[in-house]
Amino acid sequence: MNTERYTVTAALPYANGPIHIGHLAGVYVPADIYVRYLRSKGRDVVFVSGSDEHGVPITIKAKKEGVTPQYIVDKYHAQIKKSFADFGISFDLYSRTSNKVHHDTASEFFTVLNDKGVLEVKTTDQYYDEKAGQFLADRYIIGGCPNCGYTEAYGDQCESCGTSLSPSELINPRSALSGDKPVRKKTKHWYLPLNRYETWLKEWIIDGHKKDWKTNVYGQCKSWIDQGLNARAVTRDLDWGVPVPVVDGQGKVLYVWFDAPIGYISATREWAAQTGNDWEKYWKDPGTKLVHFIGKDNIVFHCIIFPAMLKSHGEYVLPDNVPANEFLNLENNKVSTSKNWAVWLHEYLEDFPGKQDVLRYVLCVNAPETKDNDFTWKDFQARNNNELVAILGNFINRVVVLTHKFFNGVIPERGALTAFDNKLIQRIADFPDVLSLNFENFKFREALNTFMDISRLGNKYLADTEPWKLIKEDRERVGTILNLSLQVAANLAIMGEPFLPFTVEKINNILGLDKKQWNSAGSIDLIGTGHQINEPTLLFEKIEDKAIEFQINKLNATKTDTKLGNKVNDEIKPVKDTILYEDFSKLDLRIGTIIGAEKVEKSNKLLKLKIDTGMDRRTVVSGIAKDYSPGEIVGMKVSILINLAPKKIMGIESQGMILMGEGDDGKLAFLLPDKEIVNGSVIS
RNA sequence: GGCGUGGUAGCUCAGUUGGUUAGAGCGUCGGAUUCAUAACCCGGAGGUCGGGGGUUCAAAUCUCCCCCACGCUACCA
Repeated sequence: MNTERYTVTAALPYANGPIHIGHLAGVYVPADIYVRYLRSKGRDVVFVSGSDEHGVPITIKAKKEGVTPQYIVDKYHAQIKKSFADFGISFDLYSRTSNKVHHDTASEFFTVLNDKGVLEVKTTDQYYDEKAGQFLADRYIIGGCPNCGYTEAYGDQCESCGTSLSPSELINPRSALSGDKPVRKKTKHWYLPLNRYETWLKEWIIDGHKKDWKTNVYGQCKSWIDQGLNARAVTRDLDWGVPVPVVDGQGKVLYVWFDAPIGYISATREWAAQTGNDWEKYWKDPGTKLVHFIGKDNIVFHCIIFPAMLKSHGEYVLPDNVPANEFLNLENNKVSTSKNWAVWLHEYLEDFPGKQDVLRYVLCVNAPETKDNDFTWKDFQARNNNELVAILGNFINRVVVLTHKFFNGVIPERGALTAFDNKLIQRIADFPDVLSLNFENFKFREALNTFMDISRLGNKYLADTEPWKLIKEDRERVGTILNLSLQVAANLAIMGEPFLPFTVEKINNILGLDKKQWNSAGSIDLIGTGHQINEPTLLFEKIEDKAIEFQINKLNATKTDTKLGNKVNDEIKPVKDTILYEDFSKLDLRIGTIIGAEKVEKSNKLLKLKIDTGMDRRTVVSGIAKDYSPGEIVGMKVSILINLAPKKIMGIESQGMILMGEGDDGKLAFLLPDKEIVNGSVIS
């Protein structure tokens, strides 16, 4: 018996929203298929995930909605957990990072690293809100953007111009909590010196995993390592998260990127405690294979940072493989939560009750394994009707119907085998190994296609042997044919389980079989002669055009809504504080004409514009190159802020700022006068 | 701009260390069939392998340049 041990993790979804098909296709369906296969093989496997419930975005969302962070995470944790259960994602435990076990585990982990002297401690000046009595996370500091002048820029990024900032760059910073001007105060933080692991990472990944890791994963890692790694802060000043377990750690928590992956360990501990297992076997025994299923956005954390943490801790195994997937698009557009451009799992089940396996099938067969892929409803319908219904469902149905028609649902005896039969038997016997190889190499799409070939083979066998004709002259031969066909059906129930667990259960019910393990696959003695099978029920039903049109309209409606501005609230920027007329009048806004434009060398966003302001001709650097080419804008009359302090950008002094409107898709548009007006005209 | 990944039939993808007429599924067209949810089965059409140079007796496969998509990174309204 194979006793290989596996610890399989699926990315921790961030608990600030529901789950959509992109998550399922990229992470949870492949992970589940893999794990179901391993279990069927009799391997010792634990499969965990959980909600990632810490971090600043949750605190911000809570603030916006006027509720506590706990309320937010409770709500989404429950919803996410239910979605996974509904789709048959067979976690041994789906946990959450707000659990005590996790707080303990993460604390211990930090303590070990700290005691070993792995972490570096640095004291820096940070902004502190005296009224609120706490340090301010970068996002909690608001102030003027030094680049574009936007007055509501966050301390980490200006949402107006997209610049990444550090809080110290903000002009007139104020606290998002109290509105007061924050003071600078010294604070101490712990850092993980990733730079010290560069040599080791090179050996471990670049030399050691060149062959067995997916090219996209390997390439991304190489890119990161080659660029050089920096120390990353492990702690931050915040009150939502795992408290830093040292004397001078008050008011500090572990940074979410540090505590989140430890959530895998916590979940395993929790599961082990509940089931009487030893969690350490699954994380510290060198014989255990650790496999992380994630999306491509998480590669750096799972291939570089977390392994560095595990390595520096010293007791843990390192990931054996990280089969990260790319992204799934929806009807040719990126999935976007804020634009509601998504198929949410809970909504899918309302519209297509009982069709979990259809979605699992489509997402697997079309999974973004090597590049971004597209999900379309039309394809969904075609896959269901032409593959699940026509090939798999049809095969099972015709075998069962024929058995009832000719043998009253009793498995007929298998007589003498022809060479043709033996060919079928041989081919069936070959499938398990081919599939195994696909699974072990994380080629789930190919595995699913191979699995469908079993049904194709069965259909062809029936077409070639024509039992419905033969029944009149050779009943015994028909018995043999159906017996073999039924064995093929039983094989489908074993080898299909990783992909289509709900369907397999139906097949087993129809055939009156118990669930069987992988080592029985390939056999033609899965159903005994004389066994009574049940009445056929349809495994899949056709999906009509109507249902597909409904989904497409639903999506298009969200697009229209978005265009009209009736979109999900958090995309609209909040109204800024009231100002006096004097404040406004400080701005000198004019009309000017673009008389020249050229691309700024070595930049892909910037155009160097020459503007005639009526009183002078000045140079303005503007980041509009993605939306406008130099040729199309010369001669346009635009709005310009002329008394903005000059600033050198890419070595060019920019003397002003062109006013642009920014759409929700990030596209920029000029503000243009609607009738002829001379250069230098005042805008007020 | 730098780095990474990808660009093969209408669609989704395979193509092992360069080697005979470049494959599969779906779609499409034609045929056959009726046990089956008009499904299954057989056959045909359809590709200058993103574009262009180079190496080679021989390149989708190696090399150089360019274009496009996605991601990371830099600069940035």
